[in-house]
Amino acid sequence: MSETEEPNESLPQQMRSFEEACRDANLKLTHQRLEIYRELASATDHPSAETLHRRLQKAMPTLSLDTVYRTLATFEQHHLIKKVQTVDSQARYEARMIQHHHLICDTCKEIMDFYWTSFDASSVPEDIQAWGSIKNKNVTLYGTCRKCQAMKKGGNPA
Amino acid sequence: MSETEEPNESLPQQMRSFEEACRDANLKLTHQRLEIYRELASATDHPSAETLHRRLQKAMPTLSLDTVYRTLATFEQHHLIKKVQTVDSQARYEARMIQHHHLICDTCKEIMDFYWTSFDASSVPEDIQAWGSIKNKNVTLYGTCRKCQAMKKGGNPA
DNA sequence: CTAAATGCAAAATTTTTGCAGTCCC
DNA sequence: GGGACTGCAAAAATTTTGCATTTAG
Repeated sequence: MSETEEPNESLPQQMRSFEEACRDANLKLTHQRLEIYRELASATDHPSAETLHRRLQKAMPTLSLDTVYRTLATFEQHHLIKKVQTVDSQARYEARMIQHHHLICDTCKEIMDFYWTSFDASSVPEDIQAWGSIKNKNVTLYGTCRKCQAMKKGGNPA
Repeated sequence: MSETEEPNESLPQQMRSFEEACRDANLKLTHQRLEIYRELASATDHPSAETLHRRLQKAMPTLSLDTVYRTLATFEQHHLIKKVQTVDSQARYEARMIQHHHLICDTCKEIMDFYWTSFDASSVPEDIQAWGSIKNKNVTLYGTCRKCQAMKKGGNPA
């Protein structure tokens, strides 16, 4: 396996793990929670609370935005999802809990996941040990994706 | 020089570069801009607009919060400062424009800068080239700083 | 002098909270 | 049935904007 290959878990599998984790944490399995989690786990674009709400409203017209906010906060407290670090005004989320890194396009702002096992296995500079104990190491790469590069060069200036 | 040693630029030096950059960008050198920049450049804690405003108000009682917001946005557009990626609700800023990385304490939430020249010199996995062109690579390390470790163990539970 | 920048107040955006009713276990 | 959860509405927190006045160049 290449060091950037994606370790896969199917959505049904992930839903089962989620339900189990909720039971362990004494979180009730409501329709809203299941659908919010399913929507987030299916998304690849690290959506905000508002984006999730907009997507879910088609199927669940009575779902309220504050429930989405409250639910995401609950999930995050129980380490079922993560808030993604961004410079955006709206907070963005991901359900992928395995070690991975982010690739951000400076033009379309899309956030992509990627894997880098040799970095994960490497150790940080010695001096850092003096600061404290490190639990996690994450890389963010910034650049311009192929699509946006093409757009700029010849193409279709929006 | 160790690979995590800090390259230094004195504050007066940094102020001169800033003033020159403002002139080049046709930004007027107002008292507010100079003081906001000086405060941010002196800070090591990646302050938010509100924090900067609070600190500056002692010396400049009439400085308004919206001027701080507007000024930081202007500086950022001209690449004189950077917004720091966080999961906080308030946006945070730094005046340090040279390549560096961040160390975040999961307890006190402090953000520290550090340097890692061997990482900076290394190349990213080949597969990434297919995504587009990379302009910047940043590492964020999460963990618990010595101070907070000590607090938890025996010490002085706040 | 003039365009740009500031301060004030008001609005917009994003997120949180109190409470009454509903639903999972 | 009872405590947890949701939806509604209102509030809090953060950031942006319009406009009259001031200021740097």
